[in-house]
Amino acid sequence: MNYNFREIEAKWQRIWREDQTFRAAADEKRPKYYCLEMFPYPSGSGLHVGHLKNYVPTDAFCRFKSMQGYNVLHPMGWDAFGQPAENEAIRRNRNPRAMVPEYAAAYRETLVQAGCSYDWQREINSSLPEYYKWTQWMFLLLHRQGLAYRATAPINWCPACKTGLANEEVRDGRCWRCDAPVEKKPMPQWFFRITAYADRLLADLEKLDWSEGMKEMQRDWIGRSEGAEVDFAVAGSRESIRVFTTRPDTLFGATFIVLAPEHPLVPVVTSAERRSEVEAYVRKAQGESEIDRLSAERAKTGVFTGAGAVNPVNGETIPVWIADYVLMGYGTGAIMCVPGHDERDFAFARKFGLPVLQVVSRDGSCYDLQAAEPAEGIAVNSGRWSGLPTAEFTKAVTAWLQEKGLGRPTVNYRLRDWLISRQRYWGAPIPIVHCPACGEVPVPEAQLPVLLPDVENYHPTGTGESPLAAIPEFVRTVCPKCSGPARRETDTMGGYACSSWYFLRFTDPGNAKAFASRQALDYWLPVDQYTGGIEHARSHLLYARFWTKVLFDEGLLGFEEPFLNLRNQGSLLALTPGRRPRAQEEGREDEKIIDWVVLKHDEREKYPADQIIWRWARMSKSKGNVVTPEDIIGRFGADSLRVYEMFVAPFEDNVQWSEEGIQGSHRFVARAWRWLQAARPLYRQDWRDSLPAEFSPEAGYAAAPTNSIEQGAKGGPAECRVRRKLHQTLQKVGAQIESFQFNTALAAIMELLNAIYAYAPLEKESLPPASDAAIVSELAETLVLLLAPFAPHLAEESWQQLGFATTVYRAPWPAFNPAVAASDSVNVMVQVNGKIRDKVIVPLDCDEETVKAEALRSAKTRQSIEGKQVLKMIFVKNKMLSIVCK
RNA sequence: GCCGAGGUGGUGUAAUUGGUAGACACGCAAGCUUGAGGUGCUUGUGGGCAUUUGCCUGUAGGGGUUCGAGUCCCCUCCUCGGCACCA
Repeated sequence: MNYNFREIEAKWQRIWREDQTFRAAADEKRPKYYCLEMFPYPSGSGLHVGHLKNYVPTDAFCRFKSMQGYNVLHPMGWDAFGQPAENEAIRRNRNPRAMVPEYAAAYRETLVQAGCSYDWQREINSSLPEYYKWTQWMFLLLHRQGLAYRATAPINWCPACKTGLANEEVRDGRCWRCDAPVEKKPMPQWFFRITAYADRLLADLEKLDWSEGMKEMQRDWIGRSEGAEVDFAVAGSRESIRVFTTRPDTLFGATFIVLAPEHPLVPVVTSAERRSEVEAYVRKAQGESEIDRLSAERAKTGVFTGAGAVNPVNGETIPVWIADYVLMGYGTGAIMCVPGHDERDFAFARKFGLPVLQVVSRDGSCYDLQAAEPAEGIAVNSGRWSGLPTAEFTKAVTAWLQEKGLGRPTVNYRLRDWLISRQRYWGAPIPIVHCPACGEVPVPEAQLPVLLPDVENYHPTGTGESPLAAIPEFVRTVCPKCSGPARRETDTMGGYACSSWYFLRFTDPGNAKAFASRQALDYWLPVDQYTGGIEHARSHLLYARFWTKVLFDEGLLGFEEPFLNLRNQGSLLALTPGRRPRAQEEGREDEKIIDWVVLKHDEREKYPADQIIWRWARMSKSKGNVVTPEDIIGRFGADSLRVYEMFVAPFEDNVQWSEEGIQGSHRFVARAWRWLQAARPLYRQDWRDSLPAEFSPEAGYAAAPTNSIEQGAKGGPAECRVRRKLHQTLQKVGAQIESFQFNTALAAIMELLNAIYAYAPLEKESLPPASDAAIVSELAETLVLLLAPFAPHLAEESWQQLGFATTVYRAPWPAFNPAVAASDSVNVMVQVNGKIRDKVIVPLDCDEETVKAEALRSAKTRQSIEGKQVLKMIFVKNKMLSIVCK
């Protein structure tokens, strides 16, 4: 009777492991279902209850799919290469090579304890040679396709992590891992040409069943804009400045040109007398951090180059300036400025006394512009195009420019190429050899993997070189082409390279001949259900889509989008101690710390308690606010924790973690257990054959006399009511798990359990003697099946107790019987002039005349319409009778 | 500023196509049981008035459509997430 969850949970975790219950193997007889969670990177010392906010519901979903008859692939692995793991190793003064397996083991242990049904035979670790061999192989594939290239460019440099970062790894001008302000540093680096796929990455979003917010984030990041390139001849020179504009209709209003400080034409066009000032400005701009440079609402700065440029539409010469608000990386790095119709240009013109000209009008007339008017309208002051609406003008002038060879329509993307080089130790070495004679030579496939050497010092050097550069045995090699002496590339790949294809490897993790066999890929992929944090909206999800498309183009995959369906779990928030920032920390542009700083571990003890400010913050090891599952599991059991994590809020929502509610979930689980124990003596597996006829709809119970109006339609005998509730619950729960509404699915099961207790309450740990064995059997058996996705240990133990020899996850998810689930009577509301005054209980699908008659017989209804004239009645079957009167 | 998601009891939250607002839990209160380290059961619990039946009011605020609005439309306010000098 006692609910000994410790014993039960340990027992089933052992059986699942020994029997390999969740092992997935290709099986043509069953439809496959690939359900995947984003694999975690090992940082901090373990998984916390926040991680389980994703893993537990997704696990319930997998168990449900398995009961539905799907051949479920549910794998887990470790995103073990990259900065998070390496930073953690440095912090703990451990070698990542030794640390990562320990962390992985601890993570695995926690997931096992939480009762998650992974196929551990397929566990992968991206930092092992058998895995990163194929990461390197894919690099070479990209290289062969011209999609991996080396270039010297100003990159995002994190001075704290001492490495380059991709744009996607920079948040608010800060490093994604350590929050240090990012600098610009020109360096030779490896890039992946993701921009070549910008249009497809954008267009194929339409095919995906992702949240609108998620798709919008990707659209924003790709940032497509249509416009035109226009060439402005530099006065007195053969050079011309190419600008990109989305508003070629405002060409007549261009009163100056601005180049980005890094623009190659700057030194060329600058006049001798302006040179020193221009050079000083360029130097200053280079030294500025991304944060400074990108902070909005910042006063405009810039200098005049002394040059002039000729506007192709009217032949007028306008001055050429440089300013840091123009970015070299976007468009052509040069803009034509139309202060009349662009706010930034307006601010710049005001500051430097440049002319403002109106060329677009709301109504076709000219008026004084008090501010920039960026809206579309009717062209004015635009020569022969005056009077045209914006859209037409844009078309006409673009065509004219193209004809004259002065411009052309263009599409621009905000997306930049993906910087993959890291000057760090803990990553997959880039498989390239630099040969003085042959240049850049890819390592032949047969020589893969290029092993990451085991070293003493793996710390970043800070010189801009990878620690690998300091290992002569690694660097010195021979050229695969000419066999002459050569040196290896010493940069490693950023962690996102590993996570861009891991979902492929899970289908065939042991394959030594290919990243996965085509057969396995074709059978399992694409991923049917993907879950993970929204923080990967731009980075990982964009990269993985890009690699998939590359592999598809190469003919290696039969699909173009890896994750058809994506759901983002909400986070758990924990009450976190913080403090007001100190004087030297104030005034920073970063809003996140403007009035609150998380107290560091060592500060927490010393800080005066009355000055601590508590706030809800996302659980993370770095904030020191995590709750570990082991503790909760020890006190309440894994099944209770699972139920709580799913019941507390919708999957997608953030939740403020509190332990108050877990008691309620535990109460529910234990209550189910107690009833099932009491039901055992009555249980018989052949209950279907012995179900009393009067309790089944086939025997016509729906027409029983209790159903009539006269009887007040209590809904039939108790047996019928509890069966109805059971089958209604089945219908609800199935649909709700399918749509990831675990919280309401659990609420429905709780309702059912309440109904079961009302039908057969426990008396001294047993059921009432008069209980019908067949009904009790149906209730017990079905309850176990309903609970199986949520409380798996309890379900397996109960299933075994009922006499079943095989796992409950091979049992079919119970089908609901619509005839049993159907209500025999309904409440029909009686509304008088829009207010509910009464209700009548009538048989299901009762016709209008009967309901009317029934309603008018009721004293309450008659009282409400007394002395009034009934104008009309509106009848909605099974729902409402609305009486309008005066 | 732009884009996206939201705003419902003391709390977490629930309400197919507009049709009984607050299911299910937490908390709280009372009672019974148990026994006394988070036990179980029953009842009550949006607000106000009346307390036997009842009446009024209520889903951020304001307007609208409708027999009927948490749900649809318009405006305002607020919260969260993302983007932001992108030409």
